[in-house]
Amino acid sequence: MAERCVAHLDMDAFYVSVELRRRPELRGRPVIVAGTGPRAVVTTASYEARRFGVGSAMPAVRARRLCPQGVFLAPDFTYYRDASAEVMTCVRDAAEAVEVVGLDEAYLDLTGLPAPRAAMRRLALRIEQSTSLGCSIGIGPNKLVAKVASDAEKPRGFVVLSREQACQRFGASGCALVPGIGPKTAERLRALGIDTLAALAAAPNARLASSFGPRLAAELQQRSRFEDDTPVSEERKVISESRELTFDEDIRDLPRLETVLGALVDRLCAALVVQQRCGRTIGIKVRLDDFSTHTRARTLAEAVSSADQVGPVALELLRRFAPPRPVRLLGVRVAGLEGSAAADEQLKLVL
DNA sequence: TCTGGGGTCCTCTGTCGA
DNA sequence: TCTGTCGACAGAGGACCC
Repeated sequence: MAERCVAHLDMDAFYVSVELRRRPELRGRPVIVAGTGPRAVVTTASYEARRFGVGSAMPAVRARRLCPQGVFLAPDFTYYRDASAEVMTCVRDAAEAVEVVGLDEAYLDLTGLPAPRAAMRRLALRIEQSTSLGCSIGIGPNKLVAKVASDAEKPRGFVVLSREQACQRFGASGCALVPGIGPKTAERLRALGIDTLAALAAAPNARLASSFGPRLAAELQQRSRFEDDTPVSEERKVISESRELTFDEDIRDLPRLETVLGALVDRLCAALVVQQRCGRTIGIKVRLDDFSTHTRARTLAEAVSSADQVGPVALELLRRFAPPRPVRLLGVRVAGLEGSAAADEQLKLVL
């Protein structure tokens, strides 16, 4: 069997770059795509804005303080989806197996391709020529190496690494460098005296297992060694869909919350009906003013999709929960989604 | 500093029927 | 009839990702 070869393609500052296509006069300036409300966060910042310390997921208020001269744009996801479709058309032409992740990333299985590097160079050029958007590419023996490699020299990066080279190059990096190890897990590892990927790889498994459990411990060590055998899979089944809203100001009044919930249910169900999907589990999500998040759910005997069916269940869950403190976020979710094959095909075209 | 929106996956716990 | 066990499933919370 041929040795696996996987590429990860990551668009550079995607939302900002797409905005700059239609507003070229902003090129070279610190551009920040962020929501508009008082609790909005930064979606993407241009590399110029990043020099001021602005980064993704940062509160927009803070970004404004750090970079008062920044150009703030409200996100336009319809436009970004269209741009993503243009990019992914090029990507799908370049390999047989492509796994699209979000709007701006994809894995390509290049196993068996005679000249994978040249093929990826051509792909980057084609994307640039046909969409005016730049990307970074990582190539490796698995998705994990490819992913970290694509991130290593952004923007316009092109990094090819074996697993051993990845271990050597990133061994001194913090554990959170690899996907799957987030801030919480990294903090727990630091508490054990494990600061780097090399230290994690060398840590006695029993010691990790006592803290994280045997499964997670094994998983963490595999990641630290850049071992990954997950396939590049084209199929991404949607299993739930939700709508949620963070309020500009916390709401403590139950009737007002019920009104908002009704509107969220309407939005969610309208989407489900268009997709010809329905689900059995109805859930609500409530985030209180102390940022604690609570969920309540009920599974019905039959899958439903209309607001007439979802609404009363969601309302009852909210009334039963009876938020004990002011609410900052309210959401509704339908899970256990079922849909016709036709609906799946349709969705593939949309995404 | 004060934390969006839309998802997936994992773990733990409780319940229920065989 | 009662009790213990086991697996499946549901519910809740949390971590993580883009």
